[in-house]
Amino acid sequence: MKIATFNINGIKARINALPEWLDEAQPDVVLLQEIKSVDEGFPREIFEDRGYSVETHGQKSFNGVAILSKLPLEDVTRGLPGDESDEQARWIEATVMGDTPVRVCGLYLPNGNPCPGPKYDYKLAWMERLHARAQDLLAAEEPFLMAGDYNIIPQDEDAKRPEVWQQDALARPESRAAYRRILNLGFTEAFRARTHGPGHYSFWDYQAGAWNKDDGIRIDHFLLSPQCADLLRDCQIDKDIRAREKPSDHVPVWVELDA
DNA sequence: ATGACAATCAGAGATTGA
Repeated sequence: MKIATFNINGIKARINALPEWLDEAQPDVVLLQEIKSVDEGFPREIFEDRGYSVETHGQKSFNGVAILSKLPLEDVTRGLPGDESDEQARWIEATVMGDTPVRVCGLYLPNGNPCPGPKYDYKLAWMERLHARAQDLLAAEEPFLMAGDYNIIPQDEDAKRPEVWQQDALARPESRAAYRRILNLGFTEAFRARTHGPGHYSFWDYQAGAWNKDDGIRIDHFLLSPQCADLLRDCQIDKDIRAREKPSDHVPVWVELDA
C-alpha cells in the first residue's frame, strides 16, 4: 500500500499538476493539505474518474485537507478534537481497508509566524491537541499514521540554511520540543528511519530562486505508530515534481507499507 | 532590500503563507 502526503497549495491552481503526478506515482492513498476550497468546490470528478474516492474537509480561501483513496475508507472524521471553537480545517482521519486496515490522519499544522504572537500560541496549542489525539490513537496498539505538512523543521540538517530559520516558528526550540514530545510517544518518523544526512527537503519557497539554489526545508512528515512502523518498506520524496509547470511549493512524500 | 513569489477573493490590493 502506497500512501502519500502532498501540500498542493490550492486545488484550483494544481488542477493539471496533481492529476499528472497521480497518474505517474499511482499512490493508493493521498493526504492533501491546503486545498483552499470549500467541500462543494472540490473537483471530485477528476479523481473519481481515476478510481479514487474523495473525502474533503474544506473551508473558504485557506487551509483545507482531503483524502483520496483507491481502497475503501471507513469511519471518516473531520477536525482535531480538543477545541470546539477552532474553525480552521486542518485535520481529517479515515481507516483504509487494505489487507491490513490502517488508520490515516492527514494534517496541516499551523505555520505559527510571526512569533511570538497569537499565531504562534495557536500553533503550540494545536500541537498540544495533536499530542492528546496521538496518545488516544496509540492506546489502540494498531497500525496508524499521522502525515502531512507539520510546518516543523525537525533538525538543522533538514534545512539548507538552518541559521536563517533559528527564530522562525518552524524551527525555534519550543516548536522542535513540541514536535519531539509527540514523536517520543513512540512514533517512527518514516523518512529518517530509512535516510540519513542533510540535503533532503520537501519545500522550496517560490521567492528568491530557492528551488534553483536547492534552498529547501523538510517540513512534510510521516509519523508511524509502532504497529505501522513494522509494516514500513520504503519512504521517499518526489523532489522532481518541484521543477515542473505551475508547481506547488511543496512536493509529495510517500511511504510504501506491507499492508 | 518597507523586497522578492504565489494563491485567494474579488474585481484593487490586502491577507496569508514559510
